[in-house]
Amino acid sequence: MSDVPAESAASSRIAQALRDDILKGLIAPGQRLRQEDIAERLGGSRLPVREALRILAAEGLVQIEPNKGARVPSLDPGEVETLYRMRERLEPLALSESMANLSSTDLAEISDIQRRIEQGVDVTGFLILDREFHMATYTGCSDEQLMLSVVRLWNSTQHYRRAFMSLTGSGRAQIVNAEHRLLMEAMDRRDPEDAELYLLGHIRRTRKELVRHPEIFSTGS
Amino acid sequence: MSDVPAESAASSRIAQALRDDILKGLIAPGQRLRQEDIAERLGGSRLPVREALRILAAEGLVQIEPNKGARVPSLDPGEVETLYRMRERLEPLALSESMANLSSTDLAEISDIQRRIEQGVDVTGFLILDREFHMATYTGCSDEQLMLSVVRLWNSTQHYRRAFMSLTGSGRAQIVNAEHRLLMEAMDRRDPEDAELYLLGHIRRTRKELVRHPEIFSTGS
DNA sequence: TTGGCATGCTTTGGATCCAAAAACAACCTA
DNA sequence: TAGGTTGTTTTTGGATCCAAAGCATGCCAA
Repeated sequence: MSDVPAESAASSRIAQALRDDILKGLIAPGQRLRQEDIAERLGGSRLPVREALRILAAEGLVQIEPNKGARVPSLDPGEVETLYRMRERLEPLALSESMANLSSTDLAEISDIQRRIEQGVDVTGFLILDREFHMATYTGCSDEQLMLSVVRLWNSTQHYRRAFMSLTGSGRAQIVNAEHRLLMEAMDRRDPEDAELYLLGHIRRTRKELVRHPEIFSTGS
Repeated sequence: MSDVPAESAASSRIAQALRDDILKGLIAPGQRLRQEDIAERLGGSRLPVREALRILAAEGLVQIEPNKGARVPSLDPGEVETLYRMRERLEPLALSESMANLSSTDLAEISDIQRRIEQGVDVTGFLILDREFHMATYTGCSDEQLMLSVVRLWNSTQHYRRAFMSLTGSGRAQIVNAEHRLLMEAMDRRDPEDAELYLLGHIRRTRKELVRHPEIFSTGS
């Protein structure tokens, strides 16, 4: 689900397991993570757990307070809005850096993901495929730091994206599909300028829809 | 020099010491960091050192390879250029988020820093004051993640900024001062749009100057 | 009855010890 | 003499143990 190559076995494995749990929504924002529980549940001692928590803290998935432990941060509407504004600025950059390096095979792969989205999926399936779609458009971007930032932003907002989708259902699917198709069309034309613009519009529209639903933020924890 | 609130004493203290050393240029890109050396030099066992290295890895100041240890990453020109493009997109956002919350006291503080820059300083002094200047313009931005990203970008490019300044001397000081003054003037007018534009131009011009000096990248390690 | 305080209980942070992986070097062989 | 291989050394990764900081409970006093 993420892209860290290969850390030191245990730390990496535990971090990956926790990351999946958090992104899948099994661990809700505000929930505390006790080191011993995790160590027991996933095997290993508390030491690799501590390192795993550091890794996740780096990705913004957990927050570590000294002598108080780690918890999944719960964001307020303003913070999520800022994260989306960051996405609006960074992801078009990642896209334009990526587009020069995308082969037609890559474009076909992206098109295939979109086809699967349009075949109709449930909320969880959409969240996974939508993420796959956008990440696929960035595969040509070779810059580590930029891609790390993008993944961080997706991770930090994942929970609220799910809450939003669960709330509104797939009624907005048509709009998303249209936006994705416009984006793909610009990419097929090898027009980075248009692609950036469509992507910016896509993210910005999503942000505005999100802030129109503040009830998303009260439900958690 | 940085802004982490208060971690668990040892880890935080060691991370801070290493961060300062790296940012001051005492540890060059490419240089390896042996855990035992650091533990001995800064006191404490290897465990907090490992956690400190994780913290710094999160900030992009070191790179950790499994079973091979940590080293200060040495960036190629393309990576630094991308980091600057990220700055061009993120920092204007941080500035506009910040400006609404800046008091006239804050503006006076910024003006004072600029005054000290114009009094003439050496390369190290300029690096410190320039950073202080820009960070002061962002103090009104309350968003954690955005500010963390901005600091990360400054940290990752610090070494190359120093190399560039050492190379060209302070010949460009006049241009920087003019840009800073334009920025301050827009901020005094409470015009976020103009301020963003001046900041964008400031960073973009610096990026273009940097890529015109590829010799910066061959000197290290 | 309620507010404050002290004690013990839980959880995190740090140190030492042990195992595994990688770098290094010397040796042997073709 | 050059290359590959094997053994040693160095360095990192993980487990267990001990200390310190928070937190909750319950008691005592007003």
